Parts: sequence; C-alpha cells; structure tokens
Amino acid sequence: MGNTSTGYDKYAYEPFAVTADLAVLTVRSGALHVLLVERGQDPYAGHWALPGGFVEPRESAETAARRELAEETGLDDVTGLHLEQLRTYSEPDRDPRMRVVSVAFAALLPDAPEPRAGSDAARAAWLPYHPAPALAFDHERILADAHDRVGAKLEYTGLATSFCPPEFTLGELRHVYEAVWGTSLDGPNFRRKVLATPGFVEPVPGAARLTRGRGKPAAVYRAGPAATLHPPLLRPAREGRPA
Amino acid sequence: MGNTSTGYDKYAYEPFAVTADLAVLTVRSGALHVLLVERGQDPYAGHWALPGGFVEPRESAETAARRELAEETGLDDVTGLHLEQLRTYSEPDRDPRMRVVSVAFAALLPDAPEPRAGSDAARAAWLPYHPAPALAFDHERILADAHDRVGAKLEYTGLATSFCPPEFTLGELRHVYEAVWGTSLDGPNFRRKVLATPGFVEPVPGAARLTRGRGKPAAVYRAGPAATLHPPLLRPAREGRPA
DNA sequence: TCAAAAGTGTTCCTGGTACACCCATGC
DNA sequence: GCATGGGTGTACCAGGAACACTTTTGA
Repeated sequence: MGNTSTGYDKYAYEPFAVTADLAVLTVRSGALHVLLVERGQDPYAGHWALPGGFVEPRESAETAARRELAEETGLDDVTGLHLEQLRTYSEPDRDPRMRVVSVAFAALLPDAPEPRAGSDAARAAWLPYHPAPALAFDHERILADAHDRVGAKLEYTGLATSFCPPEFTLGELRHVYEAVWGTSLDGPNFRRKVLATPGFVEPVPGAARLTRGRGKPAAVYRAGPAATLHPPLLRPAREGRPA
Repeated sequence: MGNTSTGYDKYAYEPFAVTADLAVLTVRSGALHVLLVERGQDPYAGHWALPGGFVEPRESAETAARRELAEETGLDDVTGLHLEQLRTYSEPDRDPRMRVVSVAFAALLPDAPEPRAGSDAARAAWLPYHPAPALAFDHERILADAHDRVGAKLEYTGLATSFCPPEFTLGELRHVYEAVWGTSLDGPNFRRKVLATPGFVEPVPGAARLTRGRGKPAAVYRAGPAATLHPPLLRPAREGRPA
C-alpha cells in the first residue's frame, strides 16, 4: 500500500505498468496442453508467449485476466471458471521496454475451443506441455510455476473437475490427474479414493458413457460442492520421496 | 508483461503505484505475534497497518520487501531469512488516494527485536495475533491470508525452523506449531515425526538446554537441509475434517 | 474372440493416535 | 517431595498400495 508515502503526487515515481498474464491449461487427448500466442512484434517477435495484457485503470488484475482470457479463447462464458493467482513477477529488467510488473494467473479449461488470434498476436494455438517450446520474457518460469501449483492443488482440492466437462466419468477424471502429474494411477484405488472423499463428485443418476470409445460404459458424475478434499488424493511417491 | 501492447509510451496509461506490504510474524512467549505500525497520517491515521512501502524504480518487489523489513525492525541481517510471496492485491479502490497495487509477503522471525518507528509511522510494535486489532486498508485480509499460508506450509516444509533461533529444542519447535495452528500437539508423537522426516532437523552434539526454565534439559537441534517434508507433518483433524 | 475400460474384492503394510511410563531438572 | 518438560515403548486402527478377478462394451 502507499501507507508510508508522505506525498500524493501520482507522478512522483517512475510509472509502473501492470499486466495480467495467463497460463491457460487444458487436457487434450490425454496430454496437457497450454494456450500460447505467437508474438507479432519485437521484442521476441516470432516467439511463443503466454497470453496477457495491461490491467486497465479501473479493473483489478483478476478482472483483466478474465477479460484477456475471453478475448484470446473466444469463450463467452468465462465468468464461472477457476482463475488461480500464481504470483507476481517484478524483476526490473524482465521487459526490455519499460518497467512492467506482471500478475500471473493459471486458468483451467475443460475442452479446448480453438483459439483465435488476438489484436497483436500473429496466431494463437494449443501446444503440448511436453515438450514446451521456448517462450518470450520469463514466461517459461511462469508456466513452470503454474504447472507446479496446479499439480499441487489437484491433491487437496477439487480443481481437477475444472479440466472436465460438466458431466464426466471417473476415467476421464483420472486422465486429468495422470496428464498433469505425468504418472499413471491405479484405476480401482483411484475410484475408491474419489468416492470416499465427501463432496468431491456426485453421481448423475442413470447416465453412462464410454470414456474413449472403448470398454464398459462408465457411470457419469458431476463436480461436488467440496472445495477441499478430505482425505487428500496424494500423488504417488517419487524418487527420494517415500510414501 | 506488456507483450500485447502496441505502443511503447510509458505514460499512455494511468500510472500505477506498486508497493510491497509485509505480514511479519513471530512467536513470543508461546503466542503468535505480528509486527504492526501505527499510521501517522490520513487515510487511516491512528490505525494499525502492516509495514510496507513503495517499490522503487530499480528494485523488485522482493527487494523492496526486504528493505522495508530491515527499516522497520532494525534488523541488520535480513539477507538470509525467508520471505514468502503471498499474492497481489489490485482492487481499484483499495487505497482512496490513487491506484495502488500491493504485492504482499509473509516474513518469519525467530526472536523478536523491538521494532523502531519508521519515517512516517507513529510507532511500531509486536501485537498478539489473537486478538488482532482492526487494520487499515485491506490489511486484515492480507494478514489472514498470511496466517493461512504459513499454517499450511508448516505441514509440508521446514518453515517452522524460521521461527526458531539457529539452535533450538524440539519443545521449542513444537511450540511454534502450536502457536500458529492454535492447537496442542502430542509431545512424543511430534518428536517421532520430526526425527523420522529426513533432513528436517539435525542434532547438535553434546548441547542441551532447558525449554522454559523447567524440566529435563532437552537435546538441541539445527535446521536441516530439507526444503519439503516427507512424510508431511499434518495438523490434527478439525470439525468436518476427518483424519 | 480379443482388447480395453469399468468396477469389486482382498491382502499387506505403513504411518498416525492415544496412551502408559520413566528420566532429569528447578523449586 | 512435586511440578514440569524430555524421552521411550506400545497397542490399536485407518488408509494407501498392489493385484487378482469379473463385467460390459466395440471391433
């Protein structure tokens, strides 16, 4: 806050620009994808970058992020979906043109509408997270932070349902976890854990669907009301990381 | 980032001021305390507020936070201690004077040096977190977010040692958890869990100390190299939150 | 008939919880 | 002595991991 300022002159300090940048993630055909734009101009002309833009004088960073998301994806209904504030990147030289402080967000989309190129982006596309291309500015760092945060929040929140359509099977939900964590999960145990966590998912009576055009039709579920999962759905132990 | 900007005119947008605000926490005589400053001028003259100040043109928000922390506490050595970026508060009207975007940090101090009043703060003091006084601006929200974050990070990181002096007993470490979580923990089980977590603490050979001037002298430990705890030290279940 | 995915059952074992109990110190 | 905190031992139980097995569909 400006609480310790002694003056009120708006121009006493070098102006800061504030932007909102977005790491928009989705799961397409079993793999994690990220929405990127190709920059049309220098610096970093021709490089891929995260979508984003300036925060306008009368909006919050969250509002700006939601507006940019709608503009870049062509989605009309971005009011309901989950925006997760990651952190703010404020190194003085992160943009060569001027002092830009960026508030970064992660957004999770269920099914990926084809993006449309924005006003000054050459094009926009969903690219696979593995392997991720080189990105402009410090956007690789932001994207990695987004992936870390989302991976961690899958453990103890119902966030995974944000990657799914309104009605989904437990197999589809499991594919979300596997795509984000880069692991494979035991189907039976996953099922039991999800159903044992109150409020995570709710059955849709009578509905059934094939998950990948194969196998036995699966029961269909909706996202439940729980914000946090008790008990959490812990990811499998990795090297140096016992149970 | 300004990546999607079409212009380079620094003054094309209404200037934003960027500040760094700090929720500085410590444990004093078994209770969680927070460092607050009393504002000397309007708005909110006479109210308590979090310490903080403007980010200068050539420094990052982290650097600014560390500088403010040194100025407010009189600590010389703030280079080593842990600063945790919380989130950024950017609602347009959060400061009545002008557009101020605040990057908030939490800082954890082991033992509390008496603060000294800053340039334009009437006074500075450690106040108990329970009950916390009314704060200026949206600082109550920021402080609550800091408490949530620190409480959560105690579970899966070695952060608790940041509240302790370089050498500490397991009793002192347990008091940190109890003060932040507002619970009481079973001593024997706490001890086993801490020692079973590789890299959390390391014994200091031969040393022993009384924890509150009472009881059997306790073995002394140092913070270990582990950044994350495996297995984590989960806080006890609360109402509606089974094991 | 085969492959793929859903779903049920069961066994083993780790790790948490709740204690009882002994030790060393100051008062 | 007694209170206070350190430290060990142990018995019980919930939850996770691994895996065998059945069911239902499309090709």
